[in-house]
Amino acid sequence: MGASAALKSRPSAEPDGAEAMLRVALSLFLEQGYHGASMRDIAQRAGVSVSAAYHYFPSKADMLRTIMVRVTEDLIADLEAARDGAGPDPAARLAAIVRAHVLLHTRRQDESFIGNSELRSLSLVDRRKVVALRDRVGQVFKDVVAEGCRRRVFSQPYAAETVRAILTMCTAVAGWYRANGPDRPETIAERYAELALRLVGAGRGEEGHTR
Amino acid sequence: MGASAALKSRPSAEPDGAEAMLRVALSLFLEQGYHGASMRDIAQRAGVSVSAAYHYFPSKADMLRTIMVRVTEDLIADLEAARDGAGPDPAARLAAIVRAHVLLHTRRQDESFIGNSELRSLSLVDRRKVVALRDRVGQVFKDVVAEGCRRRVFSQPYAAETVRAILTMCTAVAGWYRANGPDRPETIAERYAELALRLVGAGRGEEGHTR
DNA sequence: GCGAACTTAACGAACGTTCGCATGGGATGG
DNA sequence: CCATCCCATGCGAACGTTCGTTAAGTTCGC
Repeated sequence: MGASAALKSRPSAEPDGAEAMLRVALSLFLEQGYHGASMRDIAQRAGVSVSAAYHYFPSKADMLRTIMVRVTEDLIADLEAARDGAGPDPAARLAAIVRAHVLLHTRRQDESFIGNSELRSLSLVDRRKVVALRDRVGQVFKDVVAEGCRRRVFSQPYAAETVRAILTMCTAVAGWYRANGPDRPETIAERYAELALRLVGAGRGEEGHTR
Repeated sequence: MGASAALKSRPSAEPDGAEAMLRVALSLFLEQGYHGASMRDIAQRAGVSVSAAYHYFPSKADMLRTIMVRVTEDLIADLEAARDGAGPDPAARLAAIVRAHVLLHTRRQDESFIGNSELRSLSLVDRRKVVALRDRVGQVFKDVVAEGCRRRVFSQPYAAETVRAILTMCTAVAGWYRANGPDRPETIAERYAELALRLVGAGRGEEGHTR
């Protein structure tokens, strides 16, 4: 706070009150659901009064929308970067986006879980926006798998079901991953990449596990 | 129950008051979440007064518990029947329980979805009970996959991750299945059985698709 | 007239949100 | 240099509404 006195005109990325409130709101939405968590709970756990919370966010709904939009936009950015950084090979691309998806869903597990489970708590207009973002996530996977099928490096007859299976399998990671569990995020990401390749019928031979 | 002549106290055609209320509660929990749905909503959509609802269930929490316990117990019964009816071959057993799992998650989609998403809304004691039931579901899959690995008809190194992937992939069906979509439940079940076999590394040759 | 089904009306608590006010450091003007 | 205003920050109290639940009474087939 003291050091950044000159920067107060631009409230960009700093661990300020709003960010702290978002973190608290996130953990409460996670524990009790959006409707189950009250503004009084959030304010109390953040160590401020109820009305102080309304200085940072105009409403409770705005907190949820902020959380969901942000994590979904970051997911899209991660996926596109992973895909473009993996070269043109569809198998490498699929492995890369699965890794990126799993990594984000472990490293930012709580946001990801809320992003997947509280769609119904959004207002109609917010829901449309988040659904559109989620569609873009699915499209990245669809395109990669479709390209692999076209080039015949993937062999499976039901592309739509398979994409859905991969996507839901990767998404569910946010539901069961535990940071103090036996596996590191990178390990899980690597294994899920292999599982995804099995699902699309690629890599029947041994995949070189560069690690 | 068939001789329901004694129950025609009201001409409104309802098979059973409690069962109808459960159905309404289920659909509202689905749309708005447990905390988002009020007893007034439920009673109104069921066509009774608020207090009449309390003649059938002692509390709102009791409705949720009833829904979740019932569908999970039925799932366990379906899984065990499918497993035992499939003979001793681990691949046939895995395919059978995946089919059964997917079928129940499409045919009783709403209950299944609530059973997977509203655990956090249960009281502590109810949650423990449902978690125990869900553990039994997972155990059925674990046992079948472990047996397949022991007999070397499944080839994959990460049994725990793979079981979790299969389970979450099958569970997520309740989230996206649409009854008026292009695929019938049986079709989806068959494809998911094949996907599961791919995940465990079984059936490298062509599976006979008896259909 | 008994009990199950169902009603109206209300209880106290908790909800999201708003109001009026206090504080205190940084910019502004004389 | 000091008085001034600004405004982000923060508070306690209250707004009107809705919450889950209950009490007391009514209807009606048996």
